Amino acid sequence: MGVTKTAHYTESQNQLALVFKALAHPARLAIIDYLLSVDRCICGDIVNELPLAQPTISQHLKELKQVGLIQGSIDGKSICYCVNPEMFNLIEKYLGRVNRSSNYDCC
Amino acid sequence: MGVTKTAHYTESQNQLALVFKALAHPARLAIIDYLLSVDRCICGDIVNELPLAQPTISQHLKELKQVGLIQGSIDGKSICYCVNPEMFNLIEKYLGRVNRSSNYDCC
DNA sequence: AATTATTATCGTAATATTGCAATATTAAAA
DNA sequence: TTTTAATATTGCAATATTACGATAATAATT
Repeated sequence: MGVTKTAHYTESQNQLALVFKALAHPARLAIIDYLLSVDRCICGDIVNELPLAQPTISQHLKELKQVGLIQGSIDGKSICYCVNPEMFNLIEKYLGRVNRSSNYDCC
Repeated sequence: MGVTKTAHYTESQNQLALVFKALAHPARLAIIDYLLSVDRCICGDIVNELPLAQPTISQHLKELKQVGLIQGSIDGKSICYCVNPEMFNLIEKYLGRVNRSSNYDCC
């Protein structure tokens, strides 16, 4: 199969899973790490930084952008990318919920 | 292809990506949500709760356990599962780093 | 020891992801 | 307007993931 039964889960579970999926690749984490270290940059900078071809970087950027983890704005010929802290805050909230509601010696 | 160039990224990026991958499925988020709501339970309870077959649940539990997001201990015939807050803390720390180092009006 | 209950593993079909070459698109520069 | 620079899209091959039926493994119960 390989098909997820999306209809059976809550909206929150489905959306959050998509965000985590975008984070579930070392290249995309490396892109985020790099973006944080330089605050903002253009696609070409990332292509020079990572051992991946330009179309591959472009595809990864698209996935990160689609779920709102980064944002890109047109700057002449190039596109300026940066992380979107709001989305990271959202995920942090979910994880925080775990730490508040779990008991440490479960079974 | 479909193969990730793991060797080109940092240990941290590779490991964190694996944890996020485990979180990147609504069924596994549903399992975590359920575990949090009942503190602890056995595999069969989750099978009754979610619209998935027993082998599928077992496989999802294995993936969550493999990256340390949950833990399971043998309890007679059954196995008691619960979330592992330490791993959630770890991810929270990574996300917190993002919020501390990013400037809000990037480009 | 045979049965039952609970969970794990195997095998497999359907689908999704990854990476890149080739090409298209877009906008500035010459 | 042709060229150049920067990024996006398409198409495809290799690999990974998802789900489940069948079956195995494990441990309590009879």
